[in-house]
Amino acid sequence: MKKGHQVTMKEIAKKLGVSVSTISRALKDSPELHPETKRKIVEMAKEMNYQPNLLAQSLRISRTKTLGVIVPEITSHFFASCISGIQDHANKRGYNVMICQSNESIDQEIANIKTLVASQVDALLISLSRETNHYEHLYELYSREIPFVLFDRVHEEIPVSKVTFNDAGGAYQVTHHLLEMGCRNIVYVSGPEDLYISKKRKEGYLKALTEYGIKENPEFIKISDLTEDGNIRVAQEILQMNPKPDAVFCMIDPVAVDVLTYWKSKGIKVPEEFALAGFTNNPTSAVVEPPLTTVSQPGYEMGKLAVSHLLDQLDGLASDDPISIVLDTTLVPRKSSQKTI
Amino acid sequence: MKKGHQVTMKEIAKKLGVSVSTISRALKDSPELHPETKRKIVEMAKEMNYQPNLLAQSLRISRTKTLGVIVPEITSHFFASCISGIQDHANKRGYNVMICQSNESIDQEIANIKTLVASQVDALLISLSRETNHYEHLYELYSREIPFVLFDRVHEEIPVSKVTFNDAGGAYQVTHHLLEMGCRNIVYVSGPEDLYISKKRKEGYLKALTEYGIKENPEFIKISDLTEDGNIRVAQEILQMNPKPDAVFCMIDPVAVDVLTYWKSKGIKVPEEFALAGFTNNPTSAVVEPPLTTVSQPGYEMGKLAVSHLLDQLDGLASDDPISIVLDTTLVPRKSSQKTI
DNA sequence: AAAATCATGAAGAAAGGGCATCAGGTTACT
DNA sequence: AGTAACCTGATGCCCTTTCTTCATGATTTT
Repeated sequence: MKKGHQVTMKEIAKKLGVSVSTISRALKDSPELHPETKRKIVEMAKEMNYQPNLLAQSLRISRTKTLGVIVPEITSHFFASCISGIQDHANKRGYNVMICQSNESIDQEIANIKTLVASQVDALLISLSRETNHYEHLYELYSREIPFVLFDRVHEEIPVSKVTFNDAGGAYQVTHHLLEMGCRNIVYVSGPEDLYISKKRKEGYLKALTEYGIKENPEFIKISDLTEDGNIRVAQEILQMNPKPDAVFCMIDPVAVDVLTYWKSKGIKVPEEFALAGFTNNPTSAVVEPPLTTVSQPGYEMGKLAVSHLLDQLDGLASDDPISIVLDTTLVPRKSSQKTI
Repeated sequence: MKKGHQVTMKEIAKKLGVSVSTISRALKDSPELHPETKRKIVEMAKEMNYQPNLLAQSLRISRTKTLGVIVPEITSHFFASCISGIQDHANKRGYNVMICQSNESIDQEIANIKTLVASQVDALLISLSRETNHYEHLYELYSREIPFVLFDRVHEEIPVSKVTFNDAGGAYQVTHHLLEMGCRNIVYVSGPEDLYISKKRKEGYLKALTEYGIKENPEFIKISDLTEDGNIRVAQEILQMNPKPDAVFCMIDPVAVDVLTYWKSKGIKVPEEFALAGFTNNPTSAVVEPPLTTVSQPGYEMGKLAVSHLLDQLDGLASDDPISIVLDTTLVPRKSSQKTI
């Protein structure tokens, strides 16, 4: 299958008996051209349905006006929202977006970076995969002076701008809420321990406990690999615990939903037996029965801020010094945590 | 913010004292080069961390190995799945993907096409916006011989390949299921009437009714604008109907979820008072209470097939004659339709 | 008043950006 | 001399931009 022919400046020039440079000038409305000539050219360009070849243009001015985005997975509602925010605001400022998903694999992540760089994107927005535990690929980007920002899943040490949620704060909000509901034996179900959000949310969880004079109990911190099987295993373990916990705070909503579903199948009542809470405010969480208490993270907003800051840096509207933008989360209390004692 | 320097063939050539063309040959492993020279060059390229400039390459061979994708919205789980399928299989075949969302606006859709074409994508995959009611932009693509395929939301007349679900078949499955459950007064909640899927699903709905000797009753076909307000309005209307329907089939899951949520708030029991069914099998539908009977449409599969066929055409592995791929749906019966009479 | 100079406006020529490739050109060997 | 084997130069892809050229009419000079 072949692509049809594209009109080039050369052709317009030939048709009008002028030089290519004149066409170029006319199309960028240069002042050093006779208005009449300009008019004629613009008209002809329109008539011939001329579309500038962005490729050639980019090669010439060595800017593609394209951004690369890497997310762990597109099908996650949260990341889809981020992408949406990035898209909209990039477009608004005349930039295109190439999106890749790492599928939570570090190798994919590295490969994605490579292709995006080869495609000459002007900058990158990256959210790290779950697997990412070394960061050479990021440092290479850094040393090659390719601008990028990290969002949500970040690596703290590297000196580039980052956009994150106040994860510790959000976890604190939830835990505090559970404590206010009268719960005192609160389990935290974490993801893999080296994940940025695992750590941060644990921090907030512990801080709230400390404020209530409860000291950390390692038994009450469960780790899931975040697969459905892993989540169910944790749900089972919790049932065996002694003393029996009265509340469970899951690092992300899907874990809470899996736990809830499993427990429901076993006839265990939420919130009567266990108060339950998640994090992220997925659409699903609003409609499960009982509706899930959670923390909302506006993904669209995050994408918007990340891309806006990046473009500000690119366009020289902001300093190149890395900054850290931290977005606040809001507690969304729902029935799953309404434990009446 | 400036981008760091990129190593070019010229520089390798200079360093090694050979010509640029030799570099080019070495890097594509041409046979007419001394193995030793080749080895040296490849080594040096690696050492200097040479990355070919895809832009220049594309300009030269006038193929970008990039596909453009336009979907109504990324945050919809179904379209996100399609994108995921497209991504994975495009990458597998050495293609990159640029994604745009039309936000259900025809103007955005047209603008998206324009930028993607200007970016010299090799081909497009498009799912039309809800607003799209004229098709000049598609015919223009067609006449400019830019390859593209339509998926899910298609325009039937245009002679390009299309990938769709058997929407009529799926609607037939649901309606048939509701009939088997003993329902006889089944409401169909449709989206805007000129939408492809509105029409197709209505077809299947009517076909099933006919088989049961029930004749079409326009009163039983409700139209929603698919906003939450619109959906709730329909939910209210249904409560006023006389005779009272015993089942409701919604064109897409979100409508069913809105109706369910509204009814629950009014103390109306599903499936006891009304059997309820949707279409698409969103993740949400599995976890609402009661779980929603629906029809599953594998989005990932759709994306995969669409892109595979397109690339087959592009690479000359498939004929350029347009074909229509129709994917089967499967009924997912859940509690919301278990009406015991 | 005629000639020389200059300023200005308008458009062309050409280079350059990185790569691929056709058509030649050097060697070294038979 | 003929022929491989190996390498190079030039050109083109499409666009931007700097440098030049060429008129034209205004200003100055003689």
